[in-house]
Amino acid sequence: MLEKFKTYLQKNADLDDKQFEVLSKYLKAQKIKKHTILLHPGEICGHSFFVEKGLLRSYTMDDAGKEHVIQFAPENWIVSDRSSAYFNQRSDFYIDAIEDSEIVYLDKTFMEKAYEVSANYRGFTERALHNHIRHIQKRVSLLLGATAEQRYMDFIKLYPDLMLRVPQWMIASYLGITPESLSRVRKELAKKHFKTS
Amino acid sequence: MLEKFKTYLQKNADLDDKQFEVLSKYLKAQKIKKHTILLHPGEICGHSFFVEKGLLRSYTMDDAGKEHVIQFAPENWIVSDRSSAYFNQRSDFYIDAIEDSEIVYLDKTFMEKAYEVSANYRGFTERALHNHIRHIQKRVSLLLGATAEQRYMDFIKLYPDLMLRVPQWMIASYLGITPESLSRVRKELAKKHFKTS
DNA sequence: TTAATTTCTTATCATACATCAATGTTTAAG
DNA sequence: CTTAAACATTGATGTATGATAAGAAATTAA
Repeated sequence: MLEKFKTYLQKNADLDDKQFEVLSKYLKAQKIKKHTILLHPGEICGHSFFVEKGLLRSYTMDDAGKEHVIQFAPENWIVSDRSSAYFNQRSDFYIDAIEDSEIVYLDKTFMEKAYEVSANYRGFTERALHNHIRHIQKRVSLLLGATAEQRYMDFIKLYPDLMLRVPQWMIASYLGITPESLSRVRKELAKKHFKTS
Repeated sequence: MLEKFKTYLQKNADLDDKQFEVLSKYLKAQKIKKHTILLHPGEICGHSFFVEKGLLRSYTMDDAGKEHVIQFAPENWIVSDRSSAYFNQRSDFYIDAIEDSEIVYLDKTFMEKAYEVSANYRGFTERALHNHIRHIQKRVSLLLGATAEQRYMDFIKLYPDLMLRVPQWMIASYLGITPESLSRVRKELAKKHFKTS
């Protein structure tokens, strides 16, 4: 239940087997069913979730009751409400499972121990934060400047494998358009592709 | 030329006078004229810029030559292309001065020394990163779910003083709409306000 | 397997915002 | 002060995307 996470830490935080063994005491792994909600808005986000298997997503719900997908997290991704955890504030979003999944729960204790055990862990976190910023920043740029079609193509490039695993209305939500619009965009693209190839 | 930055570090990174004095050796402060460009796309961002006085902005230029404002940085703000600096990658954006300004240049050496001199500095950086994420995340949510009018009102709340200092077309660019649309939004709001007050 | 639910597509119509063009207004420069 | 440049407003029109509705297809549950 922890293999991928172990490999992940070895690669990215440069942990060795022994260090991981120590840390693994502070980890909890669990199988969860599709549709399980791991974080509700209003709660304080007490865990980061590493995806061993399956697929998570984070999303907000606006006043009109519409969902807005923030992020997808397939295998080997970590998802969490960083601000909520870090500042001890109520979270704005949901985290739930899109597929039956195997999840590793990382809590504050784990993080603290990780900092103790490995000098590299802090750098790993820092890198993750910077990556996260880069990623959201890109998204802002796309939302400001790109058409639905361009954003969709960018999505395909970023998450090629998710195309098949995620219902299209969720992808539409991630892109900031309606499912109907996405359907039209896809039709247009198919037409273009057919003509030019 | 460094007063505000000193106060800023004392408050946020918990530095004392002596520590600041040591660090100040690694700082460069400079007056720059309106329209000066401090960072060009393609360059690697070698400095963060602290605004002692005046106003900076960061923005991208899309393929169609349209500007998209990423961020405004008035007094006491720091602006930089974090990803570029951290990952040593070419920057995607411009940073320039909207007003004649006084800027403190923070380079890698300064950062390293700051980590040496103060145990709190790392925590300060971490906090800044988390704040940054929270801020961009909020922006994504607004771009996904809110109308131009809602985004404009949010902008006013976030940067009340900037309203008067920044040309409206730049605010429009920040909001992701055209200047014409912003003008109309403002007209609508004025009408509403007049009626209800 | 069949029924029920969810998801996807298509069509029509509505709307927010963009674009283009003209004019007024403020700011900066000579 | 005068002229030019930058900025803001307004109107007319266009377009991408939203809303609604209905039916097809696919997935899930019984």
